[in-house]
Amino acid sequence: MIENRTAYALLGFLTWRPMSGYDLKQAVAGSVGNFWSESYGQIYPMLRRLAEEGWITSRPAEDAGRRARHVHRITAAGREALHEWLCAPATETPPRIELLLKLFFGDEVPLSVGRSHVEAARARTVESLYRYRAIAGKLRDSHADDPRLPFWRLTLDYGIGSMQARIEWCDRALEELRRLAEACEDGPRRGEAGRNRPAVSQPEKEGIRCAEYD
Amino acid sequence: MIENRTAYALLGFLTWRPMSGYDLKQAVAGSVGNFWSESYGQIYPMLRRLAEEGWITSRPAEDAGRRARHVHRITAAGREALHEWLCAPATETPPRIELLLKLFFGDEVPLSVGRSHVEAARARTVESLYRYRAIAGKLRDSHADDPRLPFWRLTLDYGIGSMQARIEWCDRALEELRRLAEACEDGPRRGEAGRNRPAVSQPEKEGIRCAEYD
DNA sequence: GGGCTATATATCATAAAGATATATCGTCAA
DNA sequence: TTGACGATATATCTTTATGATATATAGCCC
Repeated sequence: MIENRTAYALLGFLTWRPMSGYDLKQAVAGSVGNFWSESYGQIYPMLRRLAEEGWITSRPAEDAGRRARHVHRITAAGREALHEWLCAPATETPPRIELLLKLFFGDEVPLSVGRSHVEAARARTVESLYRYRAIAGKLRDSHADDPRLPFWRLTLDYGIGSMQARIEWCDRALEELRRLAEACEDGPRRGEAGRNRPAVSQPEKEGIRCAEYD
Repeated sequence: MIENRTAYALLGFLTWRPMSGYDLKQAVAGSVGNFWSESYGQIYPMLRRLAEEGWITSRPAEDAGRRARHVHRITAAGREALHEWLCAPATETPPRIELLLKLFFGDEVPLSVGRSHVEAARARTVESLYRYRAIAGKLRDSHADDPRLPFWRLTLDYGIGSMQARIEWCDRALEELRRLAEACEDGPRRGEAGRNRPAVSQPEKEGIRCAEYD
C-alpha cells in the first residue's frame, strides 16, 4: 500500500489511456488543475515506484522522432489499487489561505491594505468563475455521452459554488472595511495615512496574556 | 527578505505578546487553525532564523519551574518586515481537495462510493459550520472592544460562507448521484453491485487520445 | 540558420506536514 | 507515596509537495 496520493492521481489518469510523465502533467493541469496538482518532482520518481510495485508497465515508445518517450500503462493490479484507494474515505486537509492570514493581522497596517487584498481576490475569483462556466459549456458539447461527464460536472459545480460564495464574501468584506474606515473618520483613532497601532507597543511584562481567539 | 511565510505568521502572533515556540503553535492552532497551520518542524528552525535576522530577540524565561523556556519577542525591524509582507499582494495557491479527486474518478467505482464520500463531507462541513458560529458568539462576548475583532470576524465569516456553500453543493451532488443511480436501474448499463466499467478496458493502440477535459 | 515553442526526462532546493524522541513539572488516584 | 497521566517545551527526522532549473530533441517560421 502506497500512502502517497500522487500515486493514485497518476493511476487515475492512466485509466484514460497510456501516457508519458509529460502527458500526465498536462492531463492533471488540464482537468483537475483547479483542485489538484502534480509536479515533475513528484511524477517521475513516482512512476518508477509504480513500476516497481507492478501497478504500471513502462516502456519506451516505438514511435521514433521525439526524444526518448516512456509510455506508462496501468496494470490490473494497478487498477485494483486505485479502486481500493477510491473507496477509502477521503482525508480533509485545511488549506493555507494567505489572504486570510494577512487579513487576520489587518490591524497592523492601514485599512486600505486589506481592502486592496480583498479587491484583488474578488477580481481573481470572478475570473475563475467565468472560466469554470466556460469549461462547463465546452464539456457539455464535447463529452455529451461520456459516462464520466456527470462526475466531472460535480467537481466543476463545486468550483462554481465556491467561487460564487467567495465573491459574496468579498463584497461583504469590502462593505465592512468601508464601514470601519468611516468609523475612523468620525473618531480619529485610526487614519489611512499611518499605521493603526504604534510601531512598538509590546507589553513589558511577559506575564500578560491576552485571551485566545477561541 | 525571507520568502517563507511561516516567518510572517510567527511575527504576526508575536505582535500579540512575547511567546515560546510552544505558545506559538498553540496560538496558531487556536486562532487561524482553520485556514493556516504551522508545525514544530517549521517553527523552531524559523525562530532561530528570525533571531539571526534580528527580527526577534530570544532569551530563556526567568521564571524557573518549567523546562527551559525560550521567550521570543518581536523587534522594531521584525515589525517592519511584517508590515512589508502584510502589504504585499497575497499569493493564491489552489488547494488539493482529495474528495474532488476521488469524485473525479467516480466512474471507476460503484456510485455508492461517491455518495458515501459526499455524505461524510457534508457531516464534517456541518460540524465546522456550527463550530465557526460558536466561535463567532464567544468572540463577540470576550473581545467586544478589541480593535482586532473586525478582522477576526472577516476571516470567520469567510469560513462560515465557505461551509454554507459546501453544504449546498453536497446536497446538489447527492441529488445528482441519486439521479444517476435511478438512470442505472432503468437502463441496466450500470449496477451498484459491480464496477461501472470492466476491470481492464485499456485501448490497445496508444495513438488513441480522448479529448482533454478543457 | 537562428529563434521560438512544444515535447520530454530528471534533479535540486525549499517548504510543509506529521511523527517521534526527550525532558520537566503538576495533579490525581491507587 | 509513587506512578500514571497530561500539559509544557524543545528538537529532529522522514515523507510529501512545489517550483525552478538543467538538459535534450523536434518542428516550424522567418
